[in-house]
Amino acid sequence: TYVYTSLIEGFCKAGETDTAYNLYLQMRNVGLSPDEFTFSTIIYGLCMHGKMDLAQECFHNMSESSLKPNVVTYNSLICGLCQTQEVGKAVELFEEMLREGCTPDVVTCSSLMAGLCEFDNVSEASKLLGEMENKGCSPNVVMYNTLICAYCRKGELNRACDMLDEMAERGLEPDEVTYSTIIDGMCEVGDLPSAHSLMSKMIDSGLAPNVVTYTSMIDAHCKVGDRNGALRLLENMKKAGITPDVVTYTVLIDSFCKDYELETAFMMLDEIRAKGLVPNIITYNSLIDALCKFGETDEALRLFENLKIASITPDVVTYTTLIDSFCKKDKLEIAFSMLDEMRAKGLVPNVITYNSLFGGIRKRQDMEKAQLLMDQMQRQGCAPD
RNA sequence: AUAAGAUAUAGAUAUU
Repeated sequence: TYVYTSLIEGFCKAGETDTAYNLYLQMRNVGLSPDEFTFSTIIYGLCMHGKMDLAQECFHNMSESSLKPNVVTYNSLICGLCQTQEVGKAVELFEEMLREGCTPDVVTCSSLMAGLCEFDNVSEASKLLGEMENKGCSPNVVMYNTLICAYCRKGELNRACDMLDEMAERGLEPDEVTYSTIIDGMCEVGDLPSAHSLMSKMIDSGLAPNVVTYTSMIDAHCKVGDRNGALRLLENMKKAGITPDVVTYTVLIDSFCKDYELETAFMMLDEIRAKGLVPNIITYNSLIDALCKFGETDEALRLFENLKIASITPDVVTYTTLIDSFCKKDKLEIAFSMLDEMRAKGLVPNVITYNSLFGGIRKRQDMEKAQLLMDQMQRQGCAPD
């Protein structure tokens, strides 16, 4: 059972959930019974790859067996439901868990809170944090971080800072995630002085800024046009012994892209590779967008084709970038063929994709096509903005 | 199955 469980976990983490699921079925045929670890592992793995129906089936299998789901099993499924926008079902499961007499822990609670926040229901998340005490679980730093992040995303920095005070009253120490989150919030509203002073405070309190902290700061400096400030921070971070990662480099690449310093951007791409890091789809999207906007559509398409060779899967943003570019160049036929292509790959166009297409159609005054797109949006439940 | 088999929070890209 232990060996099977480990294998299942390995395949899940490698994205081969089909193999993992087959192993799960196979072990029962071999006469081995999955234990609570096995169930949690397979359920979580399936959830993380969007196979919610299979995950729920496993959960039912478990209920039918002599095993009762434990906290981790519930947490795995709750977390999965939250990440696939099914927060309502997650809340139901949470209630079921209480009925079954299973005591929620900090992980249950922070998972649910993260899901609620993602769904823009921050007040409910905050309520949950208040209620946890009575349910036998006192709030920890992760729960506060989740809430602080939600306030930061809404631009309600005062509320975020209030939470910091509340933590202090409870005797909870902010950690590097807490600080990085608020620093990023300050960066996001363009308040770099506050971000800098909070970073100093962080250091004074004995915490070292990490790669995320620095990357937020670098991004903020880039976005206000302070390239030198950004590069200074990069140097500081290296001096502090922190290694920039793909995100750090991608931030810089995007900054060069936005300034149409494509040569420098591509030099940084080489630098990423030279450091043994692997550029990801966001790195490439940035470059593809810059090439498109710079009028180098052929180069952009070449890079797009190269993604397949690098075994990187284009995402909605990649296609939308290209579609938008073709729409702006009045090459609607190509734009629509890319739309077909992305759909054929199982990618679902979003509002931004449709907005781009509408922009292209507008020039041609093709009401019929516009109506057709509207219908398609409606059918897939995509609300116009 | 050992501090050691499973679960939660922060940073980058596309439309206007």
